[in-house]
Amino acid sequence: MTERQPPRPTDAELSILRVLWRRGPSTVRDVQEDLIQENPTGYTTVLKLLQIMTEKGLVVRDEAQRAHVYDARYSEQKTQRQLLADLANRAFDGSAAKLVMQALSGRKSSAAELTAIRELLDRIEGETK
Amino acid sequence: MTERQPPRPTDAELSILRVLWRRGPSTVRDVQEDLIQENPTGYTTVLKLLQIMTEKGLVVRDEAQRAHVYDARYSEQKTQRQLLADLANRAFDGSAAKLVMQALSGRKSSAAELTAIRELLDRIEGETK
DNA sequence: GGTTAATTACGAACGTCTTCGTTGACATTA
DNA sequence: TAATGTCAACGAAGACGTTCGTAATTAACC
Repeated sequence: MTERQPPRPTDAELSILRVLWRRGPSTVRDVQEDLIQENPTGYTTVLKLLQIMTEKGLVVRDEAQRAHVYDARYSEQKTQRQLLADLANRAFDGSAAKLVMQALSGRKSSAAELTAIRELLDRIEGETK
Repeated sequence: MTERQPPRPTDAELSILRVLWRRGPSTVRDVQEDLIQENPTGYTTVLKLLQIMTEKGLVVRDEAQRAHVYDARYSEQKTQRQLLADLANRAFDGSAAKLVMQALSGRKSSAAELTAIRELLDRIEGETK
């Protein structure tokens, strides 16, 4: 039996993960005070969410201190890729390329960003060759 | 007051929308029989979902015949872009470029697909100039 | 030690999502 | 016309998501 893959984080869970990715290991209060900026959220709400996320395996908890310290279990990159793969499957026939093209034509990106994307393409094609 | 934008379709709703985009206007039975291939779903389940989707404004209903005919209210492209914009906001700091780069490095695409993306980049930069 | 403050744990409330059974309306046909 | 089949409507059940009040626990401080 290998590790079962983590479930897709919900909206509220994702906003907590964003805080953890930015701050690193944090207590409930840390997260709540950070989160309150954009979205007023009560202390116990954040606590409950972090408890659920621990059960789901989305975060890990260090109980060494009285104030438990939580941290994201999966990196931001890994989670982003999983969300993209998931969306590709649900709405783009499983094709990452279709998804990319739609994303590019949908929103305008800056010239610098387009250049960065082009360089990334170069790197990918370089590897494949 | 302008039209309020439609809500993000749920998973089950999206799978129905995919059928409508492929088939065009369809009755409940049409959708259900198509859907049953990948995912066994009862008739009343599909009906209920389509009724909810009508309330939400995700589909439109033609009641001229006894068997009502449903159709997607928004094109596949438009919905895809909205889903991407939504995901960009929730997980990519609102940056479509970041999303694209992650999608490209996350999954390998074929050479043909990469070429198509490159051409799309050319077209975008051509317009912006 | 007793009081106060911070923290975790528990569970309830409320909404949404998904599924489906049942009912009543309508049509088809025997 | 009676029996049969198809359909929309309704409601309910169970799972999940989100929020928060309250209780229990622990630490800190006088």
